[in-house]
Amino acid sequence: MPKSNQASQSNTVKTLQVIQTEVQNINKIALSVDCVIFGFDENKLKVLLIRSDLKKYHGKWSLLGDLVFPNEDLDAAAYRILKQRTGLSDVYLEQVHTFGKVSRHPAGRVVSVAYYSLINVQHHKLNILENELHWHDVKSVNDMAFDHQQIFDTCLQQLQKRVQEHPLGFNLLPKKFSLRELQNLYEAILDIKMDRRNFRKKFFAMDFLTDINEMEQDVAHRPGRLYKFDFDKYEKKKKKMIGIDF
Amino acid sequence: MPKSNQASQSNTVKTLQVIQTEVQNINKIALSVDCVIFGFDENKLKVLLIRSDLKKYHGKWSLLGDLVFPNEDLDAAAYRILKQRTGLSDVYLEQVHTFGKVSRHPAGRVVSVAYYSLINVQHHKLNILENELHWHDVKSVNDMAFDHQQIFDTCLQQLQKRVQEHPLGFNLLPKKFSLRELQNLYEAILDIKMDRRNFRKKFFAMDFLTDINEMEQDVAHRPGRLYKFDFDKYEKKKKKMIGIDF
DNA sequence: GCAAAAGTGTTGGAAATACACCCATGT
DNA sequence: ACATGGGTGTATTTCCAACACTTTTGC
Repeated sequence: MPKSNQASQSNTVKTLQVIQTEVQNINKIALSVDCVIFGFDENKLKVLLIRSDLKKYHGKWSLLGDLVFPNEDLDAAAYRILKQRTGLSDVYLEQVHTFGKVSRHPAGRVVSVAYYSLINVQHHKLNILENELHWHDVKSVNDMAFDHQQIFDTCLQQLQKRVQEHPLGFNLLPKKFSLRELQNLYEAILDIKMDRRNFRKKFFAMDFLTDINEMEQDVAHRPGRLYKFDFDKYEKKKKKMIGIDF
Repeated sequence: MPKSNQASQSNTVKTLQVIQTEVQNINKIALSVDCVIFGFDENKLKVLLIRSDLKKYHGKWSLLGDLVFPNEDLDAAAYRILKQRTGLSDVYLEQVHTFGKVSRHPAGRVVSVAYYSLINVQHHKLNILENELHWHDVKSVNDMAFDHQQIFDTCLQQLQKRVQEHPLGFNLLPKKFSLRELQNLYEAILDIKMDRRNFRKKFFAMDFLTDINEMEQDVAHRPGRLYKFDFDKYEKKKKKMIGIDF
């Protein structure tokens, strides 16, 4: 109680100067950002990982992360990591949770803010093969370095929940897509099978898909129609809805 | 790209030693925890706030927060703040979001992890009146110090969402409560009116309320039955459910 | 006896689910 | 011709919303 009581007064009796001094003394904590980068390819949900070089975690896979610069916004750090690793700007990014156990990193006290992002794999096929970066089927990810398994699990669960409430999934698809691709995406993310007719009914009823009057090409079966998601229409409509679904 | 590229290699080519050095150099970021402490009293959802003493925010209200100690887990810091301010242990606590804009705190770079907690107001009436602590109706909270208004809004929204998916609300009530109190609670949190019969039907159908065969006392009308929430039963049942609701 | 809230069932509409057949294309 | 997935409609069930009267207690 003695030490903590003193510190607890930060909002009450301490002056700005005292706080400034305290900040300079106490900040023995480093801050990092870790990104769970999701992609969708071969009808599987994938995550982009890198090999850890630390001996302690030799050979294990790790998330993409970096320390936050002192003059850098948190979100900016996450965007920076994504830009570096994938070459992409304009990605969907969402903060999920902050992991702050004292002993989570062998290099000292590092608190890490976890983000997940959704990218369209088609758009960056080139920048990837360097380094030790690889796409992994999310179903086969296990035993990661640091506490990254826990971070990954948390982010995947968050994605599974959010994708049922908001139209995030389209960030993983090309601009034009067939309903089959869309359904495959949801099935991959949620790891379930869905009824095709009900799936179509549901999305058409939402009325956010625009039929662009094009067909799939080069498929070995009857080609499906292509659609795009109308984000503007969604933004206008969603304000009217109170509770549930999109 | 030059500086950031270098830093981005933390998981690839850097050794542990390099990282350790880097951590010691870069950690000019202080880490704090801010708690949005909710209570339920007089049929209103309340939040516990303190007056800011900084001149810049003179007279404005602020959340309860403190810097995180270098050897302290993040959650432990939040529990510490709660214990100090309310005298309570065993409170419901949930991390919500981390706020990391460079300029959010006048004392320097302070990144803050926001938590909300739910406490039973009955249990700590005594410890409160010291300091400049006060309970505020959430509906009248505005224009707070720092970026605390944004933090508060985010936490309240999170509570509104979570309370519809999980049985959190009971943490705000006494162990024994009437259905009317429970409904008042939900109406206060969600800021809506509900149909009394449908509300009862819903909760009885869930089958997590135990009728303890007691009645309300000292009420100026027909007394209602008292119930308690069966957390054990909930824990066992929830694993069987896949999707939605509790 | 009256004010105030407790307690209780039914009905109709909306949404979700389950389910089967024909069609268009490539090979 | 056949294999593959595209495209479509209906019946059933489940869930949610709306709604009114009688009962019990304190005053």
